[in-house]
Amino acid sequence: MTKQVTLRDVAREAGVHISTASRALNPETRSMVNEDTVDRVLAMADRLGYRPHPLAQGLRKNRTMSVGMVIPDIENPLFGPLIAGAEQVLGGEGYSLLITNTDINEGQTSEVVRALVERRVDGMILATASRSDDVIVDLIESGIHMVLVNRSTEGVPVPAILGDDLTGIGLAVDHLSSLGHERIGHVAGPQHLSTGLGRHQAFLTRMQSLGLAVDPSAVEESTWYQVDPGYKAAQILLERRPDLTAIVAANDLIALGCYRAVRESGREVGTDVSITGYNDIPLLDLMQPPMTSVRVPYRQMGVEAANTLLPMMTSGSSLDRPVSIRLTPTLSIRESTAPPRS
Amino acid sequence: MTKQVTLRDVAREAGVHISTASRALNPETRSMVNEDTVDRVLAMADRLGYRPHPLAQGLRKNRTMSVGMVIPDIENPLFGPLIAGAEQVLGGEGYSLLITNTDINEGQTSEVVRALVERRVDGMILATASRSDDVIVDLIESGIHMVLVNRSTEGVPVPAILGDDLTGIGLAVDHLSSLGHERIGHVAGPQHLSTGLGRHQAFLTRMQSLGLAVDPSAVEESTWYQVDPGYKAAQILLERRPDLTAIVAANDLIALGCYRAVRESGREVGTDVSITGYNDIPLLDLMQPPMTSVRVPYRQMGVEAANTLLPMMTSGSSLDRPVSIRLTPTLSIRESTAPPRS
DNA sequence: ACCGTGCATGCAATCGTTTGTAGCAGATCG
DNA sequence: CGATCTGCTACAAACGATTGCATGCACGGT
Repeated sequence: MTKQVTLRDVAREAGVHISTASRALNPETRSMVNEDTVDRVLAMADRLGYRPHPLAQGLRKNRTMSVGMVIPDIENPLFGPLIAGAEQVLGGEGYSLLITNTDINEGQTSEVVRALVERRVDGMILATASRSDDVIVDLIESGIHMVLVNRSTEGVPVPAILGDDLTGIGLAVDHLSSLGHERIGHVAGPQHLSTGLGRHQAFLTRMQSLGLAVDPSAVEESTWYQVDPGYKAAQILLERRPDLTAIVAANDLIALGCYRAVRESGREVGTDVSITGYNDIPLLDLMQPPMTSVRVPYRQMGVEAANTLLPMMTSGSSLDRPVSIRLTPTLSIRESTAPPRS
Repeated sequence: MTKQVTLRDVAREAGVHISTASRALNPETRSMVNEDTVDRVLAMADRLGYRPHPLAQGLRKNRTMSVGMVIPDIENPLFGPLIAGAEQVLGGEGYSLLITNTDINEGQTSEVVRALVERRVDGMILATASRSDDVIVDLIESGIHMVLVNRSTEGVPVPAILGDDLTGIGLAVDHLSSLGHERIGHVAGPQHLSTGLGRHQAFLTRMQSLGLAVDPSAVEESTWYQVDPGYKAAQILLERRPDLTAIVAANDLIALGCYRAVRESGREVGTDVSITGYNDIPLLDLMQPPMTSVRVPYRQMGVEAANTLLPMMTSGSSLDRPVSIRLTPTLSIRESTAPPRS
């Protein structure tokens, strides 16, 4: 461990006072210092390989240059691009990302968040928001700068970067409708999450505007965004409504559960029953049949979240009404959707 | 932003000197302080909701309680469990994980690592090691505590937590052999990575010990651990050796590339040509056909990495010859492997 | 009465920066 | 020529904690 080069060392070697060295090094205050002196200090700092100590800096300036990111389930492939996008932007601005995973355990969120607050992160990106979320309310009171991604909470003044589920589900329903489907069902996500509810409502809305039947019996809720719960919900749905020719699933994993349920009912995905997923996670093109899915630009979502958070952390104001962004999804059409067998 | 409660406040309210409060709060030094005083301080700290300022603490104790983790490609599902495992253990000990992603760009690694070093992380977990890796050599000189995961570097005294590729590939080859396959090929991973080389050698070794032919023509290297490069390598391999009845792929994505190449050659995966993957990433059981793959306990790998790193960071010694751990894989048998069509 | 002993606490330096203020030149002006 | 200004630099006080050392006190033994 080579000895640390401190500002003191630079100042001593350059023959100036430590405070002068500090000002010379900082572009903001550099103008207060004589040019020659600046050059001397800069040269010496470079020669010694001086790096400011982030802890000392943070202590003095009351900023840690780190932001916390809370992920509900890091094993879900959806979050990779989200993290990568945020990290790219924040890293470029000198921030580090503290990533924490709550392992789906929603109760754990408050502990994890508290740990981040104690670390004095300058801001937070939350991907764990539920529609009514105490943790977020607490966080608002504590005045921490934060941005929600992917999911939102109702009635709180916090910016959120979301996918446009209305459009996304619309794309899926329109696609199925244009293929000739009329009896379309929906396996919904958890209704306590904004995505679950939003996609559900979007489904109803779009069906209605197309003049298609929207009997409540055509919708079943999956308890979680995973394959097994999706499978169980699809089983129930298919038993109740064997006449359905297509299913819009609230996410890809649920859709994969639907695949299984359809097969078990003795039918084929695509030819007998069309299925659409949501998120377009990797490898869907390699499933059998390749899955039609709504593609959400998650990497961009991470980027936008970071770009929204940055000015909040530096200007500190953030009071000018929070701006929420909805990213437009597209449809990746593959072979899990086809005209209904007439 | 409610005003910060500092040690000063606690001390003042408890009617003791700040240093006494400090000692009372710290279990290590608590014995120096009168029991009654300890109680008073603790009660007051609790009442005020005092939390030590990590930056101040870190500055003084020269520790940041943070660990850097460098991931080559965070979108690869393999790293989710790895991160989750490490975070679980480190978080429990009060450390935060700073995760950075090099986006496969190997050149970016040194910048990313330098950023972590400047942040004064207490230790690092590297998942980006190549067989000959300058970054790691530099890091050793700087005396940073670190652990390699998944991949290793040759001839450096750094602990590494790896999968046992010899056993893993052995399981795959044995399985194929026991099904009756004799003409088995290998689509290798990049040979500049320890995993690529290791699995390649393991393949040759196991084939030989089973008395099976190991002509170099039965091996083709994929330039990277992804579907497309795997597909291209498999194409070449199958064209050169159309007689192969089975392929051992160096990882799952490469194996999926093999799926495609096999199909394009007009044959069926499983029935005509058996394929094994490596890592057993999620959703493989839903591929068509479901893929036989070697399962590596990545979550445990993250846990072990953290457990190895922790004592290094606290005792600081770490000179007692680095211990490397190899985790034993298992085989998930599915339908991409079957007896050869005779 | 004196001194050593030991416990509990206070004092002050320190970690590496940043930043408000004071000081000290030389230049400018009335 | 003295007063004011300007441009640069140095001083010192923070930020919030930890920790070696000194101090104060009560107590027991002689």
